[in-house]
Amino acid sequence: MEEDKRRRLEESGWKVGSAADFLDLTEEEAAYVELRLALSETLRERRMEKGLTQEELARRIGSSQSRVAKMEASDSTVSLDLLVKGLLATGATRGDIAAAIAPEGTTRAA
Amino acid sequence: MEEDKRRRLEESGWKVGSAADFLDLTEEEAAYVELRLALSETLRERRMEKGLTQEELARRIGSSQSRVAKMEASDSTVSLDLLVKGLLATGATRGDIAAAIAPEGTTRAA
DNA sequence: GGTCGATATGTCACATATGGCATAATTTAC
DNA sequence: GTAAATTATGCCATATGTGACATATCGACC
Repeated sequence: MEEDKRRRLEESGWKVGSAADFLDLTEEEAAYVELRLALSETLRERRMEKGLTQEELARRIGSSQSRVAKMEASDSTVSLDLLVKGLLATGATRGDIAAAIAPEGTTRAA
Repeated sequence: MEEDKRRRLEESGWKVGSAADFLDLTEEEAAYVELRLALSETLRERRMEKGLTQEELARRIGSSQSRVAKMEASDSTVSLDLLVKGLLATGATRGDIAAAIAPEGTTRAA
């Protein structure tokens, strides 16, 4: 489970710093990367729940299928801005986004 | 209070769309802008609580005083990525950021 | 096997965000 | 008052993110 997350990060271009060792991430860097990962996972979940294809979601945000694929893969060339816009396009509210960002078990329903 | 928010937005380069009328923002656009605004306000609060100058915070994130000023002003040329990095540099956790994003009264302490 | 819809990956020209700098405006301390 | 510190604003060269496209890979179905 944790091993799985590590592999996904490395495959997404996150050789943070020059040491490029996963364990050398500072707390800040780790939090930043995990936050992005949480958002991209939530994006995929929400898109699928809505029964949308990447192509359809792409059209909603004026982007392309390939970029949506990269969003969901947490590719390093994807901005937080685009991730958030993607989430909003699936109908997510600020509260939904906050819930996606917060570490597990730290929020409750409004 | 609401009027105040509107003015700050307009001064930050958020003439969204071409109609440029505040009331023409879609729900999504409004949520996006408000989310950014919430983060920039929280950034300023946290920086001041820590007794940091913009200059000092800038150094922590490898940026410049002028950019930090723009972050706190929610300038339209500032990315969410930079805002989040700034918050993390003040010691904010994912939970802190989530709390900043969520609309008032929808979270509780972990 | 093969077809088809969906997703993944690589590349590129162009748009936007970036740090840095100068300088103006504002606040704070004396 | 005014000097010093801090913050705001404008600008620019460059770095980074962007949509678009081609193409590869995957899965379901026959």
